[in-house]
Amino acid sequence: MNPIVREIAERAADFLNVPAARVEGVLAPPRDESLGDYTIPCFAFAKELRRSPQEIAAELAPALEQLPSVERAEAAGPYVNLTVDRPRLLRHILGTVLKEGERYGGSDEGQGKTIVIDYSSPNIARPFTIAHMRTTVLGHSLKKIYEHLGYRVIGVNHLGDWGTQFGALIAAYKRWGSRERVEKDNVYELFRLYVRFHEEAKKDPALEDEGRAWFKRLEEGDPEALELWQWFVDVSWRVFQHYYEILGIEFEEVRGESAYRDMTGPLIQELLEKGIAKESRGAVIVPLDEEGDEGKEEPPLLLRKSDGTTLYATRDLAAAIYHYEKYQFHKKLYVVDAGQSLHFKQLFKALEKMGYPWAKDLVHVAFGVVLIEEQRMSTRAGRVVFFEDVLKQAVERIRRIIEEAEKKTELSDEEKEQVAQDVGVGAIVYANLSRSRLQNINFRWDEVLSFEGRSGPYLQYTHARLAGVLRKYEGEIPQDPDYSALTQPQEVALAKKLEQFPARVQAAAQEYDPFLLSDYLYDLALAINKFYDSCRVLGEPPEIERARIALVGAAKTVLKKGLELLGLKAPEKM
RNA sequence: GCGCCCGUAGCUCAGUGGAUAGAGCGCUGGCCUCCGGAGCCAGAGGUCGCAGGUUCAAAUCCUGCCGGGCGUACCA
Repeated sequence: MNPIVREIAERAADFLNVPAARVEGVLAPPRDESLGDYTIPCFAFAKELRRSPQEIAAELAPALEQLPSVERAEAAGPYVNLTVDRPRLLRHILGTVLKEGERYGGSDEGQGKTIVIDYSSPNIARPFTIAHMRTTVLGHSLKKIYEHLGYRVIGVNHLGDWGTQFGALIAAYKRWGSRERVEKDNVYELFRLYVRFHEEAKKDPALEDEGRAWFKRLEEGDPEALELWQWFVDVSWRVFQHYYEILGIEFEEVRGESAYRDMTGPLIQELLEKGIAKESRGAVIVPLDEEGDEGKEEPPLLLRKSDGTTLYATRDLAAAIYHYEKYQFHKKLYVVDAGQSLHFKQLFKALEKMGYPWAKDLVHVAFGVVLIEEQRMSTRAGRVVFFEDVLKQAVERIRRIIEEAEKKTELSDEEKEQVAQDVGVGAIVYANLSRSRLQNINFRWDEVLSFEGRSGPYLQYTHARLAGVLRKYEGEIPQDPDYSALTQPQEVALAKKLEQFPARVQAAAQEYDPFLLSDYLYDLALAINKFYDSCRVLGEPPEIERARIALVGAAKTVLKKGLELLGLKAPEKM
């Protein structure tokens, strides 16, 4: 912790005769930075001291002003506003950032602990849509964040490659498919077959039975069914891999639902024998009702359908057990949309009933869905936006912006292409992280393609500006300049913003929400741009220039790290 | 019916107990012979869904209601 804050808290605690942690708990930045650096609201101490908050503040202020690192302490009604020794504060903050560099904001709290994150997990035979982006981007960022905190993170891509839908797909392919068209149009062709299947099934319900029959054959190991299925998987995976490459995402484990298909039979058997599962209406279920809560019965977890085939809940159960046995995880996170809360509630409860103590370490990291024109995306209704199309448009638009600014950017053609890609991806990624995770996102082209204001490109641009200054400075970044040269409010404000980074990384991890970090990063970029606009760096008197270079260096380090944790590239030029 | 989520500026969203509720977009008006204008500054714009309650203090906590979304046994 900041030593100045500690001194203040200790002195105040001493004076008020309360624990220092109590003071630290209320000590905060004031409403307006012109009031000072910190404020102590005295309401919390009024009751036990039997004094009004105003009286307490009036007495506390002079006591705190005696501290050498406190420049000014003023009682303002019930608040004590503190202005501290700025050079010392700046030396502490910037010194820490410059010393720790890439490690700033990290910790070793995760030493020896493993976190398994199940994310992205797309369904085979469907194109990547913007709806898939949310889980992909959230999961990837969480992974980066936990790694920064010292955890070993296993990113799991639990591909949706098993289930009734593949019976339907095989049935559709057998009726209308062609090898050439699938080779040529990959997932898009598979998707067309799938859509057609459901259209025709409306007219001819017998088709559904045909699909179910194929899935049964698949589960029973029928060679023809398996061969077709494997081919669909391969075709799809090649496409997905291409997107993951563009997004800079790698998984430690790619293991679809199909990998658990041999585990489900014995698992169901075991659960039946132990009396945890039972047969009901021809299916096998795990009842989840609590004793005696009549009237609000919990729906059971369905393990096996009456036709003998399994469900994804069955495979999820097997996967959880498999992952615990393999990794002894500290936590396993499922980054899956909020519509599936009930499924996970059931899943976790079933595992608890089975007696696994680690069931409490399973977390459903729920998020709001992506809507189009206020409606849920429907692949069947054709109300869908493909990731590929969004990416193309974003990259194209950025290319044009780069061309317009050509004289300034000094980029080679290759660099331009790379930057267009990195910034295009950045725009899409940031758009997915710019709301707290439970908010639905209404997809709008003008929003994703807006690169001004609160956006990925704005953050990246800010970083490139700082990089430009350091590039032109040419010298080494001074590690311990005279910080009393930094007297502008924008300089102090920026430094204080940098100090918040570690806490924001922590908060994002704790709440499983990278938004907390992306929100902070925007504020940081804003502080940087305000500073940049009001304080020239290069060519200023040496003392000022050196101190400002240190500030720029520290700011760039934090912004870059933050972008990385969100899954965005931080180009040096753009 | 029950469960979960959401309701804050024209639009999209922050803010989960502390001072005068903040951003972005849009709108109006400014700012480089100077490190990158994808920028910065200023302005207009709000009965925080409604009604009670708790508290020295409520957008924030509690209760009820209204509006919207999702889920609720053989899809994933």
